[in-house]
Amino acid sequence: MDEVTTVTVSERILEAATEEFGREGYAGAKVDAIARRAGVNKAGLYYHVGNKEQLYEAVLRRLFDQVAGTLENAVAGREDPFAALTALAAALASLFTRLPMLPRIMAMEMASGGANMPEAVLGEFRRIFGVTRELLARGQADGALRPAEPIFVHLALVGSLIVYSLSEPLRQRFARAVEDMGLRLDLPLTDMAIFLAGLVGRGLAQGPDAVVAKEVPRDDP
Amino acid sequence: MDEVTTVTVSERILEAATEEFGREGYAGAKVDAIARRAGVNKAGLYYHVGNKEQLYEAVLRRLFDQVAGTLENAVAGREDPFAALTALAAALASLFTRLPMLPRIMAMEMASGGANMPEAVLGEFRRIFGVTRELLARGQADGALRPAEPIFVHLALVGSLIVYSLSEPLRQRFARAVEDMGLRLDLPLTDMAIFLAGLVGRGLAQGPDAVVAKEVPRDDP
Amino acid sequence: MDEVTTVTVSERILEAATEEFGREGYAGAKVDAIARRAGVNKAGLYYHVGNKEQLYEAVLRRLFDQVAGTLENAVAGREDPFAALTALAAALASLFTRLPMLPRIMAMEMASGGANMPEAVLGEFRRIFGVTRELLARGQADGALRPAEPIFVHLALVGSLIVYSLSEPLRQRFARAVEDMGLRLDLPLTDMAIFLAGLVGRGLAQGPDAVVAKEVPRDDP
Amino acid sequence: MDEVTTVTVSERILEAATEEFGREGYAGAKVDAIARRAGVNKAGLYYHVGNKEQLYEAVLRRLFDQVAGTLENAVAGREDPFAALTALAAALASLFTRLPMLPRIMAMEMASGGANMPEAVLGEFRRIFGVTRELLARGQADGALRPAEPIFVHLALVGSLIVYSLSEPLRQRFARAVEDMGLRLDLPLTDMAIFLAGLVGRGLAQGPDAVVAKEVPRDDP
DNA sequence: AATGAATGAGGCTTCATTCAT
DNA sequence: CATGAATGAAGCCTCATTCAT
Repeated sequence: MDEVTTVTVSERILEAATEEFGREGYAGAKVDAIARRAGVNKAGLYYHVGNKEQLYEAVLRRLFDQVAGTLENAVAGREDPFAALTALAAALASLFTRLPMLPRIMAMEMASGGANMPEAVLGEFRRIFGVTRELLARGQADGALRPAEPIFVHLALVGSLIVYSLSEPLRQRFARAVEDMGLRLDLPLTDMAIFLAGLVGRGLAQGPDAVVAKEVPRDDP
Repeated sequence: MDEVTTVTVSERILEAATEEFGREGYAGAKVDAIARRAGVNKAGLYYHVGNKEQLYEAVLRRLFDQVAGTLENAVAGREDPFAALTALAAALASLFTRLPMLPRIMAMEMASGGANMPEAVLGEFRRIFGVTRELLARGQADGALRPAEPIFVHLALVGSLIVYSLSEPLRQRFARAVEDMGLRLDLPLTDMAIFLAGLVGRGLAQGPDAVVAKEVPRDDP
Repeated sequence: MDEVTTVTVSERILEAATEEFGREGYAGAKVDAIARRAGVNKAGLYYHVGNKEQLYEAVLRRLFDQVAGTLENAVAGREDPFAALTALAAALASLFTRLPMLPRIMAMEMASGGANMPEAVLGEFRRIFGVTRELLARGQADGALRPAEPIFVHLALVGSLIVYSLSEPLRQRFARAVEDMGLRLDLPLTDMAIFLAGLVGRGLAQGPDAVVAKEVPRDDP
Repeated sequence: MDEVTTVTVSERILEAATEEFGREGYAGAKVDAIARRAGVNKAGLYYHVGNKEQLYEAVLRRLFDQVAGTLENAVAGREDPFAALTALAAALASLFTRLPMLPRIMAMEMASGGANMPEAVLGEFRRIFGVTRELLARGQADGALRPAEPIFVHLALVGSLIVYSLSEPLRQRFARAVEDMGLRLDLPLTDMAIFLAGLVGRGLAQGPDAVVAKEVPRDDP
């Protein structure tokens, strides 16, 4: 019965830290607040997980481990690349909804150039990116999909969903500011996921080329 | 060489602040560092621009004003919606390249739920989003494009490009970690822009539906 | 010698703060100086008492609580209103001597219009003023005293003693500057208290009216 | 016509400084605020009156010069000591009403032990105190008044009126807090002056001693 | 004389981290 | 393991004063 409590302390701290780092960013997060949120004494926090940086690393590891597992699960066994794409997008949407701090932390981590990203997490990236890469490889082998850079496809999905998910508060404020324009800005994340899967699916499907611009226009210097 | 010095002090401060806020985030940015970077005494910074919050507001305003102007310019006069889409994506890529702090600040601003986003900047959003909205409306009126939620299209473009742009350092680190897999992770942002424009263009073009998944798969609970 | 150390840290801080606020006023007092005087690290001061404003509030509360208790004690059980008046004046004199910062803080607090006076201290005022009020009420019920506004009597005593007490350094300087006039300017506060009690006592005693001016002269506009 | 403006600048600055020093105290007063209030550039203020300390000295000199003149005027030609006392008290009340910053500055100056009081002002004190001293001397020579320490009488009047005048905001707050007790706390300063003149007059009038306490009670140690 | 723009010094407050118990 | 109490290092901001024009 003591093991439960012992395990729980570190778990509680990680949970609290995820919340605080997600809400305030690395620099803005306060160790005090994490300790309070976790119901732990500040010195106890150091005893259990070490300093702020180590704590952040642990948060990242835990988070990306969950992501990798979830995405691998989502596409597992789906032969049809279009179904797999949709499953992948939906799984991301579901993750971002269940773990609202995840997209925030991902965004901030990228904004900082991965300054605080520990080497250990790169392994999780390999698993995560692998899902998209294999999906595309299989589709191309099938002849169902045309060739495309996996990293483009991956980040188109992930980036769009991160930003759509994070922009919610701003979209709400913006909607109030432009009520006159009759816009729908509050559509659920899942709808965005379906839209994206459709976009990518149609965009990558083999078949006669749709009309696309041939030259890249130059913008003002 | 004196022309350089004629840049107004406030301009120099804003420039330095953009750099510092972009690099460190709002919480992590230090007023001291901004002052030093701008070659101004700390008190002088307050004399010219006010406190940290006002400084951040000014940075955002300046930035988003540039964005709105650039995007409006980019699509101006392009009748063909596909050409306009490509121009829009390319203009975004060009902006993110010329102003590397822009995507960072956008990402962090969204990650924080727009906590520091001043009301005044919402007006610039209207202009920015307006570009995509009108592009789509015109294309649909033409019969060239099928209906789609403008906010989805807009954030698919913007979100993908922000994240692709920001992920560069991480992609580099990741590439070194997975050299064995023979991946191209360092393709330029412009290529991503072209890819996205094509994806969206084909995805929204009128014509026989490509094969897409019909049901949304449920992921593990 | 260890007993001295057993004084609680908060006590030491309050003591030091009383000294510093009394000597320099609220605006002039420096948190650094208080911490140094209390032998505490500056951050420790915040840990124990909070910020400058809360510190000042605590000082006021502690001070006025002492005042109320002392004055209530001083008149307790004195039936004769004249004896009670004298006891009240003497108790005030004694307080101002024992706590030299008390009259200074009272004066500055009033000079600032009570800007920093917390609501919580008003309750102590009620007790303090109550002493004078009940003393007068009893005397009037006895027929020993003529009617008079309690607030006038109260502030005549308190105001005179505050100002006499505070003016000491100035009276000393002034005395040196006018040695030729043969003045006694250095009489002890207690004598002033006795004088005032006599003045008020004779002034309020029932009996044939002394000669007093009938009309209030008008001064130059 | 230029002289008028020149004179006025220094005058305006002194006026503004009196207001600011009275409202905020020496330490709390800001040179910026004085300059703004006077409609002068900050550097101009230094050009005209020197630094903060010199400015404060000038304010004190101007103020106490007015006080001395007014009080001398008020008692001039009044033979009857009781009438003179009343005139003195009324003149003080009038001064404190016309120059609300005067009692504030006096109180803060005394609270600081005259730390900022320039030697030059002591001469004004001699004139001011002289009014009370001569009034009493004449009354005692007449046989109308019994002997009394002039400094006691002087500070009883001045101290009571300063404190009554300054306590107004606190009395108002206090009155709201104790509405149930049916107290009059808002009586005008002039009434206090008349009350005090009567108190001192009856207290010092020759005649059979009223009943007063014989022994000074000791308060708790 | 007047003014916009510095600037050094210092004040208030917070925070990550450690220590003694 | 747990906790209250330090503590040094910074960070934000203000202010009196001066200088160049």
